[in-house]
Amino acid sequence: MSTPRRVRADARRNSDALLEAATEVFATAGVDAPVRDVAARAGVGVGTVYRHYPKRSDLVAAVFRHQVDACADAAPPLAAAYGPAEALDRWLARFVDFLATKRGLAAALHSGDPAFDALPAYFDARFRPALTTLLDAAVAAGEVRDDVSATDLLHAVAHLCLPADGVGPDHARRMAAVLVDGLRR
Amino acid sequence: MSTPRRVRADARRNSDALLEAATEVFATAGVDAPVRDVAARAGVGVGTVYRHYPKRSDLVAAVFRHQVDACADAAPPLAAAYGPAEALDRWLARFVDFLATKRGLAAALHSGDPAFDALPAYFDARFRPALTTLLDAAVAAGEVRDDVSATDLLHAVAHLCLPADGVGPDHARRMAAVLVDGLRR
DNA sequence: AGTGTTCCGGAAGCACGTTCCGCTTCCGCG
DNA sequence: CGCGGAAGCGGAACGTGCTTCCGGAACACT
Repeated sequence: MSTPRRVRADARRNSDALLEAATEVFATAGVDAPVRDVAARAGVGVGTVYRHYPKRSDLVAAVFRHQVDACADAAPPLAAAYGPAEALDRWLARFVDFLATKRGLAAALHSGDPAFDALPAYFDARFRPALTTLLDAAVAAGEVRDDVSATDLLHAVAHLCLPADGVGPDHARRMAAVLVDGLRR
Repeated sequence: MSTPRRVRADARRNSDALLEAATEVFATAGVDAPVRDVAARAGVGVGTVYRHYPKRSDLVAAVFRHQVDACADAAPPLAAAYGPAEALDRWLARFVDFLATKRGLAAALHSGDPAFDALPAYFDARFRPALTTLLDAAVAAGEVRDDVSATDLLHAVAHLCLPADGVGPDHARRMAAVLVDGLRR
């Protein structure tokens, strides 16, 4: 029942290379980029992609989770390096940048593919604690108002970043900045 | 430069049959239904589909425009048959039903396909005049408040109908009804 | 009816996701 | 160090869907 054998070194190396390659390819060519392109970029065959990620959507989901992690993990260092209000400010800016690269992904989330079913919960599980910590600290320091929850704030910013007709990505940044100003007391 | 020849009767018949078949197939199987299914339903070969609609997305766009027309054209009869407030009421209910069938289409609109580029403008060009007429009449009759524009109302209702996690289509209907109640003075 | 044009059907071509299996590489052991 | 077998790899092959192509049928005009 226990692990009878270690994971082979080349397998782990390829898995990591695939995640990195997929991140780059999806960023340049969109989430609809062919699996073969990802395989080529990672320097492996398509069979290897499917060994590690049985479905194309599993690969997309893995990239998404990886980016969620990177964004959520950015919170503690910011909290350590800056005052409560500025840390909150900087993290939200980071969060907006994260959202900015997710235009095509929102559509994928509602595509009904089971691989994406767990993502909204993962999103919440990683971001809510991260933001709650920053927000509580800022509230405790008396630097921001205390009647806005982390959930409220996440949803509000996410909605602000929804693509609307004829507005560029910097519109989202500006509106989010206005929102954050509104938090200050 | 003038029309050298009439359009062939079978060509027009096929074109119409395709639009109708596509409407039905997309309604049953979603906008991602195969082109072959549409061709089969219309009783023609796939070549004929591509003669009339060079790209798959052109067919989708044509169905969309056709439905926009049907909804917008419903306004004048309602205005003639009912009092200003009730006509407005009934037309907005019709509009909500129109939106309810567009879940998959919102994603397609943001897919970057050039065939969809003109659709938002068409949406506005058809719906704004239709709603403006109804709204102006109701305002003139003193039956609804005068500080909400047709554009505001269209956008508000459209946003209410956006799919949110775990809410059904009747949620949209209820929220829209609440909104309309708020219009009454 | 004759004739030149338009239109039709569906097979063929292509792109992409996914599967399959023979070959290679790595790990643990003697 | 060398060996055996399991784990992993590559990429040809398959299924499905969109799009193109062209020989022949259908149509409009005379």
